[in-house]
Amino acid sequence: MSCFATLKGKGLRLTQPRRVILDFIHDKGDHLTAEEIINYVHGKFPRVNKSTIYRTLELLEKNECVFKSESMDRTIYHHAEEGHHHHMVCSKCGKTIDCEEDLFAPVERSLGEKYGFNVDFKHVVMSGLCERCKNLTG
Amino acid sequence: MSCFATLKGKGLRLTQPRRVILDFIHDKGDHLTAEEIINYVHGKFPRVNKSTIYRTLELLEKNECVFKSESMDRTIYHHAEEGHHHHMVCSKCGKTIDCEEDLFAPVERSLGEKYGFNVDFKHVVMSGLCERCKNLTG
DNA sequence: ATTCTTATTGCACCCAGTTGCAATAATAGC
DNA sequence: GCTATTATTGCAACTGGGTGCAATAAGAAT
Ligand SMILES: [Mn+2]
Ligand SMILES: [Mn+2]
Ligand SMILES: [Zn+2]
Ligand SMILES: [Zn+2]
Repeated sequence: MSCFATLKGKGLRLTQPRRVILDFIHDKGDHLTAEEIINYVHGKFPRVNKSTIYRTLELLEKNECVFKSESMDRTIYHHAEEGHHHHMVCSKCGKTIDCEEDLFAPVERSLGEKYGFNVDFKHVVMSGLCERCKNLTG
Repeated sequence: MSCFATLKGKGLRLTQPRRVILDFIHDKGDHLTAEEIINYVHGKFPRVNKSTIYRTLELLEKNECVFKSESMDRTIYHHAEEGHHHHMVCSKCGKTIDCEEDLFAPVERSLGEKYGFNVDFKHVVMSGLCERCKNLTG
């Protein structure tokens, strides 16, 4: 993981909260919510303030060490090693499925052509029904 | 506007806050933020609590009298008469452009085919650069 | 190891939006 | 028009997330 080096290289300090949070997101190698991150950090270092955690996540995102995906009802954090992709979250069972980055290319193209509008879809979180839940519900 | 009749028909009461809010959204015939709605209502009836306003908006949405479009950084309310559509908001100048409902049909189709996932895109708010701002920025 | 500089943190407070509950007001029946 | 019923409201307290500022600690220099 080159994140520590990235931060150092920009003159940013390697503080305890930053180490803990970055290690956690890296080792988990999966989707994490802010709540899960806060609980984990507080489990180890109860005195770390939530504002520090949010500021750290923001800084890690700005420096592309983690990616942040937000929708109306959930925000997901990822280690950058896992690359760019979108998410489908099942509104019944909560299951999350990743999908490829260029999914929205046709939409981007048609908005550009029709309206001259330049949208970049990054880390989109979509909600809907997964195959299992769709069949169960009828 | 049949909204009052819709509510009555479901045994819901036509209270003063509901009348005021619904009239405002209907007459404006445009995008409104929660903040604008709260300010308007408070201008006329300062004693109406914000929780009442949010509960009213939720109720109007549930009964399909108004549509709600939410993205990470803004929530827009619409009278239902204006129909279903999506929005592009320019992140530089703030301009909002409406676009047709079936824009995401290709995405819906490919997610269904590849993953069996059933996403319904409704009232999506996308941010990006409008034509003018794109050209100015270079 | 101590000192210095200043990036980072904790704290206290703010904000939009939500919730439980007791007070109030809309409506149905008289 | 009055009364009773109960849907709706105001209030107060809470939530997740964010901010300004004084206190602290990381790291550079000695
Ligand atoms: Mn993912
Ligand atoms: Mn619109
Ligand atoms: Zn499911
Ligand atoms: Zn613009």
